[in-house]
Amino acid sequence: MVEIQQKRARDAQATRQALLDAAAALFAERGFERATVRDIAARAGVNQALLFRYFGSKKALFGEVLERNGREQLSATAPESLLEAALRGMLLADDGRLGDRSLEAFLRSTGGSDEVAATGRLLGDEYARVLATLSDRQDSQLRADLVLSWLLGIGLMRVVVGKEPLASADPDEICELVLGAARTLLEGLATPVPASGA
Amino acid sequence: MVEIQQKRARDAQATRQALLDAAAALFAERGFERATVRDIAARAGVNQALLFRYFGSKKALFGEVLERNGREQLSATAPESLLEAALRGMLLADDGRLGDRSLEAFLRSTGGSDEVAATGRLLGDEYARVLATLSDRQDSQLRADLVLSWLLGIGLMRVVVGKEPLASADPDEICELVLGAARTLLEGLATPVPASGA
DNA sequence: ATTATCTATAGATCTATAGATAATGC
DNA sequence: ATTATCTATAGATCTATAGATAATGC
Repeated sequence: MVEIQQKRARDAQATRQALLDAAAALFAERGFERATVRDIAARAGVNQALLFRYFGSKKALFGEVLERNGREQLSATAPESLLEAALRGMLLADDGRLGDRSLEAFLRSTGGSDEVAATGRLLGDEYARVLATLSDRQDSQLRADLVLSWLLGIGLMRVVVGKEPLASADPDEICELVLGAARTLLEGLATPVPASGA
Repeated sequence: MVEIQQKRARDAQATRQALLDAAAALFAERGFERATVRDIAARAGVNQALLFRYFGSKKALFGEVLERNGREQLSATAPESLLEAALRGMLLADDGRLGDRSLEAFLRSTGGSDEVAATGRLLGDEYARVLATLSDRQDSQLRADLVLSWLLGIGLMRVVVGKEPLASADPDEICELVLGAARTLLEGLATPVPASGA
């Protein structure tokens, strides 16, 4: 990551940023628990005590990482494109993709404390709110939650678990299957009132 | 938990079973990392050292729990009913449901070590294999993976994260939306070759 | 005598803090 | 003089093991 470690100038702002970047990468790679503060500081090239000086605690740092990265993707993407953008971002997470890895960080951290789960819930709320605008059904929020669940489930199976054949499947093929079904679900054509009793 | 703690007889088999039961419950409630061996042994009403005597390590115990519970549901359910059974089991996980909590345990443990993820992959493979038999499309395995992903994503959002409105939604309503779309996806009617370009 | 169970503790982490050090700003 | 950075360590876990104790089987 940091190739030529210049003797860093005394710059609190830059140190803070370096910690945020290192934390974003490590949380995505290992999740909250397994990314230790020492590893994060080492990758940022700063002393471990500075993490606490600038962020107070590891949990607070996690919160800032998720908030920053999540909002970035959300504000940079039109609602109609969000699902495909988030899905494709997730499907390419293995590669050296530098984009939004906040969903990945979230997925790898779900086992953590309630506080960590709460942070993730905030991120999920923002995604779901945008997705819900794509549906004009009465239960649009529930449908949006279900679509978001699918997105995260796919990320979990493909990126975290490495389930085959999903993990090696062509992103385009996955997108075709998922986006079609998700759009149908949001637009409300998916429930043809099945004749076979409930 | 343990109301009337009978002075347990010296019974290796019963002790082993008590540890398995306690571990299944605690792994589902807290995930692999946060369920400590001391807590598991305490809930089982046995000494913590016995866990290592009978299972060797915490990871091995986790593996046995997932394998035992997962196979139970799989062998007790007809393929056509598996998706609905697993989904309903997940949707009722909050309540005092005593059924299969292995998926929940898995969801709360994904942040853990690679070894834990590998154990989960085995469980996922078995579910997906059954689901794939419901589709006769050429890419049935991929479609099965996507359906399984959805199932786990819904569990993640509802049970682990507590995302609203999904967390409080009526199981029947969720089943109607999900099972319809999932069946369509498996049976291959979901990709009407959308006219609007890829 | 065998073996299930328990006591005590080694050994390895990890987060967080108190206080020393050293680089910049006035 | 201020403040960014570093050293050293407190304090809290947690898994796992070695060896003692005590209940059953012959």
